[in-house]
Amino acid sequence: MLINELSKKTGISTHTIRFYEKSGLIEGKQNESVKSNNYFHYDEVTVEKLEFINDAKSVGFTIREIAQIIDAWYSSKYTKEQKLEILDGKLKDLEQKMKEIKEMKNQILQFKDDIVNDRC
Amino acid sequence: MLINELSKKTGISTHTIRFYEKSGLIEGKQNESVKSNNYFHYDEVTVEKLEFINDAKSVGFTIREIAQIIDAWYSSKYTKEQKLEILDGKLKDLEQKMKEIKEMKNQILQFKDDIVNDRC
DNA sequence: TACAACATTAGAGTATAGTCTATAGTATAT
DNA sequence: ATATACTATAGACTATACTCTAATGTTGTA
Repeated sequence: MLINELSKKTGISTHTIRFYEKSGLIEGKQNESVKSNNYFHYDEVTVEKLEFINDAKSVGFTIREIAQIIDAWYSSKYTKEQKLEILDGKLKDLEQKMKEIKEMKNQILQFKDDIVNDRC
Repeated sequence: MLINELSKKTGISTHTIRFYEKSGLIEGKQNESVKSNNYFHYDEVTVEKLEFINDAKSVGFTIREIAQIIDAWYSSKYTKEQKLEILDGKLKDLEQKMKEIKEMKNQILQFKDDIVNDRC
């Protein structure tokens, strides 16, 4: 599919898709046999990747971190061991984020309690 | 205490402290009786606030959101009901973040599983 | 009194992650 | 043939959250 279809499928603007492509998160390919244009074609894997990017962004991963995860999963630039190591690192980051969120929840619950009991 | 001591106590640079002050997150006060300088003085509540800001940043709250929480807790610009409403909103945001992190964890565990079982 | 170490403000510069504009070429329905 | 809808590239612009520089004034110790 071309970029417009990809955009409609994922809800991500063509501008942002191109930005992600420049950032190395996704990769379209040009059809060598067609010489009249240099349009990029995208596959279902790219749709998956873009959906993953959205999810990963909302948990606070940066573009660079997301690129690393995508590479650990979709590319062959790492050995099996390296891939597992990268993903374990990200799992640890998520555990840490989870811990911090729980602490923040308790902090805000404490704030609420103080307000209810007129301690502020 | 003056800004340098505040900086040392919190580990936040004086630049960043001033940036937070301009952003309305904290507020020092100038000593009216001293006319020779316009140095700002900070109290222990400001130390608390800065520590809270660091925690709140790491769970992904923006400066604007953090300002809102701090106002709900330390300022008198809201009624009791409004304060509780703001904090409940933030608790809901945290629940959502928590859910997204759990999903991302499962996604990455799935990636790991696929790598271990040579499905990629 | 000199000077190091602090304080203030204004504003410039940086990194991240988009978002938009301009220009120019391509595809397709009428 | 031509209008419109699409495509590519380069680069400018924006928002957020800092981070640093410059200019200038103040405080405290040798």
